[in-house]
Amino acid sequence: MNAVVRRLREQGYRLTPQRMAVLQAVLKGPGHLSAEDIYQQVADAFPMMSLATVYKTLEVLRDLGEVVELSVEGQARYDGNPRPHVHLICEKCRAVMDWSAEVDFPVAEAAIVASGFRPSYYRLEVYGLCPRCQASDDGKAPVPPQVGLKNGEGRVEEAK
Amino acid sequence: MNAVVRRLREQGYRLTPQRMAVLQAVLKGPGHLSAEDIYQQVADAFPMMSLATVYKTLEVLRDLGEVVELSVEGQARYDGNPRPHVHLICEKCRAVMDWSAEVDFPVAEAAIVASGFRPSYYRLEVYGLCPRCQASDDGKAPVPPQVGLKNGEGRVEEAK
DNA sequence: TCTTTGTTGATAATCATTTTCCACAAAGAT
DNA sequence: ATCTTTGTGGAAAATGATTATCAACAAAGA
Repeated sequence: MNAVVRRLREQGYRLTPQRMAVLQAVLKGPGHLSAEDIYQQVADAFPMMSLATVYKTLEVLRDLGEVVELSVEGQARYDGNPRPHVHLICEKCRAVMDWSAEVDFPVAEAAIVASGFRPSYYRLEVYGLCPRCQASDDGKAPVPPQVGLKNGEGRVEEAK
Repeated sequence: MNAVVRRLREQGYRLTPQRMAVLQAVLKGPGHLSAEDIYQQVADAFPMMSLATVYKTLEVLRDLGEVVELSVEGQARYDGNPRPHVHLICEKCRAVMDWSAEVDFPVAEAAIVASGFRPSYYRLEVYGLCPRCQASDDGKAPVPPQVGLKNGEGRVEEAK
C-alpha cells in the first residue's frame, strides 16, 4: 500500500484524497469489484465524487500495473493483487473468487516462446458453480439475485 | 458441422439460410472473429442481413455450447472450437491465436472441488507480443493498425 | 388452407466506459 | 508570498458494443 503510494509519487502523479480512497477500496476491500462497486463504496467518504474520477483513477492504477483489470460479462472488475493467480468465476451469481494455491506457468512457456510469441503474463479463469449457488439449486435459474457479496469471500481463499 | 446442424434441429431451432451463413463463418473461417467481423463476412452472401440477426444467432450457438464467447477488450469474439485450449493474445494488435498443444487441467481440479466450488470449464489466456508485432517494434506504440489478419494464422498452431 | 409459432431486420434503447471541457488546486519558479 | 504552469476533478455529453422492441413474414402443423 505504501509502496503503491511511493510509486505513484515517483511517476509524478499527485496524491489526491480521491485517489487514496479508490486505492484503499481496491487494495483493502474484497477483491474483484466493478467500477460501480468502488464508486458506491467510496461515495460514503466522498459523496461529491464522480464516477468518471473512479474510472480515471483505475486507469492510472492499471497502467502502472498496480491493479489488474479483468472482464466479467463485458464489465470490468479490478483486482488489487497483480500476482497472477487463478480466478474461480460462478456462472450463476458471477462472483469471482481467488484460488490462492501457487500455480506454475500452466503451459510450457519455452514451447510458446519457441513458436515466436513472447508471453508477458497469463490469465486463468475456471468457470463453474460456487458453493452458495449449488445450495440454492434451482436447476438453471437465469439471473440469481446475488445477495450481498459480489466478490470472493475468502472462504475459498482459505481452502489452501 | 453436420453434427451442429443436427443438434440445432433436435433442439427445435429452424434452419434458416442466415443461421447457416453465420455457422459457416464461425466454424470454417478463421477463429476468434467479432460479431462485426462475422457480419461483414456474411454480408457478401446476404447483403440484406442485419447485424442483430448475427448477434441472435451467435447467442443461440453460445447457449448450445457450439461456440465459445471470449472477450477481448470488452468486445466479444467467437471461437468455433468448444474444446478448451489456450489462447495467445497479442497486447498490441489484439490478434488471438490458438495454442494447440494439449493442456491438462492446469490446477489441481480435485483440490478446487474439495473447496466446494464445482468447476465446469476453464479459460486460459496468455498475453504478450505476437511475432508480427515484435518485428515492428515501435517501442510501445498505442494502437497498431492490425493489418489483415485479426485472428490466429495457424503459424502458431503448427508450432507443435 | 388456416393457424400457430419462430425468425428476421430496422430501429430504438441500454449500459459500461471514455471523452470533453472548464474550474480549480497543487507544484514550482520568481 | 505571488505568479505561472500543469495536473486533476467533476458534470455532462459522446461513444461503441450489445440487447430489446416490434411489425412483417415464413415455416410447420392442424
